[in-house]
Amino acid sequence: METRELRYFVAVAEELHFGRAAQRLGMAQPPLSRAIRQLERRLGVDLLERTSRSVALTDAGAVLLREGRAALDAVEAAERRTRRAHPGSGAGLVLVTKAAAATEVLAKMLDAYAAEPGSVPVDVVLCSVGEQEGMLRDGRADVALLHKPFDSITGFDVEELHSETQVVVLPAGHPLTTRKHLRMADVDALPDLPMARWPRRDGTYGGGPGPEIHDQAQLLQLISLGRALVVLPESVRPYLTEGHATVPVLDAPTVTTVIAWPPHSTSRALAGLVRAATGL
Amino acid sequence: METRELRYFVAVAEELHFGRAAQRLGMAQPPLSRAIRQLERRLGVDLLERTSRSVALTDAGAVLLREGRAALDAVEAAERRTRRAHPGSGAGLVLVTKAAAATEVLAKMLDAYAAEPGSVPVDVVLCSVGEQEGMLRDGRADVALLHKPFDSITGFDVEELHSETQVVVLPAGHPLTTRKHLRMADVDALPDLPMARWPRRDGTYGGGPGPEIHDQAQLLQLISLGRALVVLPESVRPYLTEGHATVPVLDAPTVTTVIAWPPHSTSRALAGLVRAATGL
DNA sequence: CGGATCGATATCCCCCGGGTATCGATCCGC
DNA sequence: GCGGATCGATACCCGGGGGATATCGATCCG
Repeated sequence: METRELRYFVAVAEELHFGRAAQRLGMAQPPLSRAIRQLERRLGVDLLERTSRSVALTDAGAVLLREGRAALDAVEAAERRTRRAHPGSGAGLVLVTKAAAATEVLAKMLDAYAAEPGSVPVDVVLCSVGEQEGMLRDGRADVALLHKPFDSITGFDVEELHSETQVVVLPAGHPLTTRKHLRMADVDALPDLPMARWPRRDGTYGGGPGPEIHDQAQLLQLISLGRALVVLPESVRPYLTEGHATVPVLDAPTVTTVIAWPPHSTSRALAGLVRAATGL
Repeated sequence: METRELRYFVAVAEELHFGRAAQRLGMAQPPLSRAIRQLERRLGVDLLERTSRSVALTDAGAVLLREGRAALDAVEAAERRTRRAHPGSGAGLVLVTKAAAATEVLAKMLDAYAAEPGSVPVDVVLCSVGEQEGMLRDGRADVALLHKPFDSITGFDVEELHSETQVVVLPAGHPLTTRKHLRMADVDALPDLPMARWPRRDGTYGGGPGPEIHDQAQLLQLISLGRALVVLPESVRPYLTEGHATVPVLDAPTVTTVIAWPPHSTSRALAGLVRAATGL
């Protein structure tokens, strides 16, 4: 099976429409139809149920969509990492993490690694929540800082770096700020102060009373205005202003910062970075 | 990058010889040379250092060899699993495990799953040590029983099923059989009774005094003949004869049987099998 | 019932991936 | 040191396949 065939199939399977898929691929519809037919004939499997008015995935088609996406990610990763390995292409490693997360650990880690003999330059890329895994998988990044239990670490090798408890961030002067500690039940359903809602991976928001949040700065401002609250790892404290107060939440899950990388990576540079990180 | 180009490059990178690589690929040498040149030009990266007498990998070439193998495995997996998803192609799931390992757990697991409503047929494939990971990665299998800490589980999702201690298998009547328990130091360097050596993944054997073993039956016979000893999980006991004796080894690592599957798998059948296995 | 939508078919073209012949450079044996 | 052998690169040719355009046939809708 050729990469091109996979790209074609994934496009059609995602659009469920030959015309739109062809447009997305920058080609005409007839050769796309023919290519998919050829793919089905070569595999000996029906991938799509077509009527003259609709296209639907068969079970086998669903399998190929899932597996094909993973395969295309792997091919893309091979290409990107090879390009990046070109002598004189700048960065040796690309590390990806969420904005304003684990900055302490990150800074120490980068310093420790840079001090090692034979270390290579490390590009730090910040991205939005839930995007790191994809970047590791398709080679835009080589290594990531993730946060259990929020980020999925399935399919990666990981080393734990740092664990911390969570605190609720409240507007200064809120009645609950006098408490020594709280439980999730205390903060879950405050009618006057709803919990902020983060976007999901696809950019949409689930239902709920809280305001929809786009970034941390916006969130912290909303809190100091008395419009929301949020439960965050305690390392958020350096980012807070006098408008905020924090109270430990006893039964919120412990957040663990981990360093994660694709399991087949064996590069010397990556091994050095991981060693520097775990040796802190 | 096309699958064909990747296959060509991997062949050349493995052979380090255009002629042999072309032969392996079933084609002539000139188009292969040209294809590799085109690949280098498109990527903008030198992959191979050629003289008229030798071929060597550049750093970038080494990256592409590693990443490209993973990508080819993923493409192959997509193709195989799609073919297997064809209605009427027999097995719904392929489970791979080592011969004579964890048979107890396996049997119970298969029974429990088969009893579930909506279960699909499961093909059980036995293979030699260290080959399971490759079969999971390139789609020859969907799920595997692996044994920590012997098998590498990097890159897979796993659930632990069963843990057991290890025992040393000795010829009946050997002086050490009178002991209640032993330590690795006791069995490591018995001059009269060397530890058997298993083949490595590539089929070769490391150095050492012990006999080279090909399968478990051969091993057990060698032990009863007084020519070798071996440390194995205690569940090996049902396979032993009156020519063998076992003594627990206190400081041998605990062996854990795990069920493992590729992390992006989301099939209903696989989920059911994992649930049946962990629910035992 | 007629137009619109959408995938399939028919047909053409040309590029690219494959083959053969050969060259140029390096190594080796005598 | 020279001639043959080895091995990758180059030159050139050919055929198939992947792309485009024109059109058809089926279905849905007003």
